[in-house]
Amino acid sequence: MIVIDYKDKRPIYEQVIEKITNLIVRGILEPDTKLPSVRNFAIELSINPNTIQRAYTELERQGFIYSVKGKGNYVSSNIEVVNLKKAEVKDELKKIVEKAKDIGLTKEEFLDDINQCIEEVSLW
Amino acid sequence: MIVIDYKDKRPIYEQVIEKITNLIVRGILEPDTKLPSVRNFAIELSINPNTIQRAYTELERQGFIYSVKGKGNYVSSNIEVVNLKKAEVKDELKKIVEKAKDIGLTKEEFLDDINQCIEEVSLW
Amino acid sequence: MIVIDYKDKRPIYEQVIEKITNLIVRGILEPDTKLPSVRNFAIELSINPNTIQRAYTELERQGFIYSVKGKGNYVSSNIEVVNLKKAEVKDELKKIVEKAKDIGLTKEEFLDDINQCIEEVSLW
Amino acid sequence: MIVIDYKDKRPIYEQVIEKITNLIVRGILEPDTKLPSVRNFAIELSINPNTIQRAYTELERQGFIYSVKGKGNYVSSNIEVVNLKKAEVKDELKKIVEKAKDIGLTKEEFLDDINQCIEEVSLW
DNA sequence: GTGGTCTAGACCACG
DNA sequence: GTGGTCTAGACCACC
Repeated sequence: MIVIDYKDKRPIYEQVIEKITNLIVRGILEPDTKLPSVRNFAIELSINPNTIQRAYTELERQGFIYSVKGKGNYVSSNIEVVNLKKAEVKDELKKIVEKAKDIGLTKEEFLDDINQCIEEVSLW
Repeated sequence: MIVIDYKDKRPIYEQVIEKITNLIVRGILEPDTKLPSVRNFAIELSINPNTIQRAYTELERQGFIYSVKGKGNYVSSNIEVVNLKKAEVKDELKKIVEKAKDIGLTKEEFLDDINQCIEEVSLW
Repeated sequence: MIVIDYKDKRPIYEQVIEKITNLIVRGILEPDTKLPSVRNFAIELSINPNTIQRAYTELERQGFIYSVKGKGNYVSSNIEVVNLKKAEVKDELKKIVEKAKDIGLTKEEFLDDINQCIEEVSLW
Repeated sequence: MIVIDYKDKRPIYEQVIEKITNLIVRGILEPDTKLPSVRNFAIELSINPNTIQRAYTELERQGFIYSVKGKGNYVSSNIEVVNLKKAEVKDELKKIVEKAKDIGLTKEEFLDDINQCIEEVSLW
């Protein structure tokens, strides 16, 4: 289902979160699909169950999945979640734009910063 | 020196903070300039001295001003403070760019969002 | 049957969902009533059929309607659905009450907030 | 500093979060105060360092504290944080009020639910 | 069986 | 020394 990159310097649980998020927002994992159980997924990826648990907990907190005790973890209906997240991004963006203005950055400097950030992000 | 906008829904002390920050980072208030005393400033703006005190306390915590007991509040030498703030903005920007990528926004959509935010910000 | 408010800043499909939900929980649309077909409803409201489809899909996921392939969409027998939703509301309410307590809000402040919210909600 | 109640059925890390949050919002822990180190605090409470770590991580996510690698965890300037949280509560409240209206709850039923929730919350 | 919590002990990067 | 991550193994509640 997913592959861990041990050359990646980020923590494993972050990689797991990112990859599952991707599968969900791209619609590859459809709403109400059951995710692998904490234990099985850990065995499959040869990592500790706690690491998967951590990833699942965070994904639930973000609203991408929901968990049912004694049953498993499931993909949320993502129409709302993705829209919510998009609104969130825009909201945060607005705040940062205001802050940038406040501390005296010019529009040009700000756009330079953004372009630099975009370049640093891999695979976009 | 500054004007309070009572139509603004934010608390007054936040407005005071924002406006003084602006004056400082734009260099209008030069380092070591004495700010109005809490009492006088409050009278001038027709607000409660506690509100000014709160703003000054926060500005000191953020490093924009420093206070000398028995004398008053003074503008910090702001070069390093501003650089710190710029780094902060860039850091937050990087996080948001990653988030935007993760939830499936395309570069174009993201840049659209940014342009929209910039347009919404008055006087930049 | 329903009217779209183009001054409303929310997406159209959300408005459609809200309004149909209302008609169902108020009993105006009785169980097993057939809803307008996606195509006709779209024409009636002068919007894109995809928008209606999206609303119907979400309403089905929430349990308010069910679809029969080749026939159409029908109102669910709603007693259990509504009870489920009521339990959901109470659950969320409990969480927010705890949060309010945790951040140091007094009972009085909290109840003030609630009354303010209720007043802001139109037509209740 | 704080005491764990083993009769409490909630997880330990939640108790720690709640108690520290309380100390912060009540102003007993002032901004920039250093919290006990993960290890020392764990020894003091006779629990596992991971449990403290979890509490600190969550408190940082919520904005109540900030951590500096290699140095320690510190209380955030809480003026903004608490105001932010209060706004959050009100925002969530508004959403839930709308939802309650949508599913056909009357004002009276809703207020009953709230009073019930408030009663269930201990020590408020 | 499942998720969720907790303990014990280890390693890393940072300062 | 500090926080942060990860592993191993255990126990509980729920279904």
